[in-house]
Amino acid sequence: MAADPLSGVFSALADPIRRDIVARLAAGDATVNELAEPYDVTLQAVSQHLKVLEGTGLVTRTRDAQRRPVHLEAEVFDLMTKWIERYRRQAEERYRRLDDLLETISDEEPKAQRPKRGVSG
Amino acid sequence: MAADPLSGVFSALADPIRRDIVARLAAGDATVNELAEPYDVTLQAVSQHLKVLEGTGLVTRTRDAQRRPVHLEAEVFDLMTKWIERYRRQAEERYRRLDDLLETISDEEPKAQRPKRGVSG
DNA sequence: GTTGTATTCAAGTGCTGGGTTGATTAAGTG
DNA sequence: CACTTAATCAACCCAGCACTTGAATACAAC
Repeated sequence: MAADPLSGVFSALADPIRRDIVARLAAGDATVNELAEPYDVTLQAVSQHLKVLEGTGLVTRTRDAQRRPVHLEAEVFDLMTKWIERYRRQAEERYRRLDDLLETISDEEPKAQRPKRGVSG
Repeated sequence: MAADPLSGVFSALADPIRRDIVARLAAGDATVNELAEPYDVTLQAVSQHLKVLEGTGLVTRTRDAQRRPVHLEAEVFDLMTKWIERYRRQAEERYRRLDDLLETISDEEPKAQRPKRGVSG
């Protein structure tokens, strides 16, 4: 349903109710009715939220008589954390190099001129 | 603008173009025109994407003559990673305890019972 | 000043997302 | 069997989003 998986997971967790559901499922499986209880939206709305979460793989559902317990699949988080960590690290690395550069410059006398456009070069 | 900060960041990164912009900014600051170049949407659309990113604190913008260089603020990622890690860990902890329990049951030698540390600590 | 470049503002459009109500399926309980 | 509980399906509404075009701002260069 969602274009790419990453967009799906991010957009699924952009909703406060869905985030809260995930948070509560981390403590243990629950039924739709149990999950819906705290919110002042209809049961159907929560059911739809769960469908979204299921579509991203964040939750799965089994069958227990007329109940459909919802289960959190925490591994999907990895998709996001990998993406985030990748660019966070890249950015921090860049700052570190910039710091080094500035430090070197302040230390050094203007002898040899070094290539000055570090960012894109 | 966004209800809570977390929703804002997640929803900002739910868009592929905005995610790509963030990825590219991790390599270094860039102007709006530079950022817009690869996509086949108008410059205005990209400008609007940047406004969204700025609203979440993910990027900041300075002024350089008529240019407005965009800069990535990677610290905001922490908001997300903290949230994710919290519940991931909680869920994994829960699985671990479940495994222990099942193992204990299958072992079933009621001699030395391992300290199976209760749910609430 | 006029021209050119970089960017935003403003107004409008189409589509999706979260919400609703009402009907329906499915399974246990009297 | 009829009745209740658990959950989904279906159709609709409305607000917001990504995007567009067209006009405006800001600054630099001629």
